[in-house]
Amino acid sequence: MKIATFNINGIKARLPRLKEWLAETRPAVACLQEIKSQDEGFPAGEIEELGYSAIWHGQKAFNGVAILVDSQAGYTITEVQRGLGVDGPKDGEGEQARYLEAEVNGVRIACLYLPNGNPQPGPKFTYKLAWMEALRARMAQIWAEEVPAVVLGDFNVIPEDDDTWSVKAMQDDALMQPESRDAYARFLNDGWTDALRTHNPRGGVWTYWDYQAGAWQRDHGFRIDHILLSPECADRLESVGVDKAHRGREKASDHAPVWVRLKA
DNA sequence: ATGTCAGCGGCACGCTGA
Repeated sequence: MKIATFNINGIKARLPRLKEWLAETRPAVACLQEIKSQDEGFPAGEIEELGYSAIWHGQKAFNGVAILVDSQAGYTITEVQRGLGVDGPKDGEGEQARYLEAEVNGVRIACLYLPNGNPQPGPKFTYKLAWMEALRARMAQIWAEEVPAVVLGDFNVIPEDDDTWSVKAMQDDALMQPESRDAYARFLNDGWTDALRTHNPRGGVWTYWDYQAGAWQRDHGFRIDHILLSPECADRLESVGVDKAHRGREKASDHAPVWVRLKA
């Protein structure tokens, strides 16, 4: 069972690339972030034409998450929860569309787009840390259910120094502040397995390259898209990968897809 | 030192968020 995460940075702008990626790599489950689309603008029809069914949680202009399953291969999806109940950093704006959880053929899937948190310090960084705390609480509930579970998405956290091309360039960024890293480390301390880290213990694997400053051409990237596995899923981990070549295509997202394959 | 992109409102391009 292949399970993937892909921050697509706008589903309207990225639809040709998304369709290409689905057709070429056929993940059983594809978690998408930054669809940047309201619910009614989601291109469900075009995704169905590729043999995928989907659930989505959108909002206007920003954020937004979706989970796609390969219905052609017999996968079915049932929504479990949307949102973590954390209000956005501005007064009265309510909750942003960043979390969607579902059951897919006996595996719990939690798709997330964690707040970026810049600039820090400030209200956006405070919001990021509050969101991470709420996520940890939800992960503890899932853990207590003792179901096979995969928590994946754009965490907007660079976990270790060797997860970035330059510590110096990123040192003041919200993505690698000690508070962000400590909150991420707590997920691992709770028993979740960072799939990419397990297969690349010395780091040096990127999932994001900025559009600016020729970052892609210079391989100036870092690792912020993560796949966390419950113990049952960690035991079934067969392979992991980053579809790096897709970052180099025309009109690409600034993130590359990341995936795991679990034994049946 | 700088370098980009997507979506919005609304129809030109400045603003926001990343």
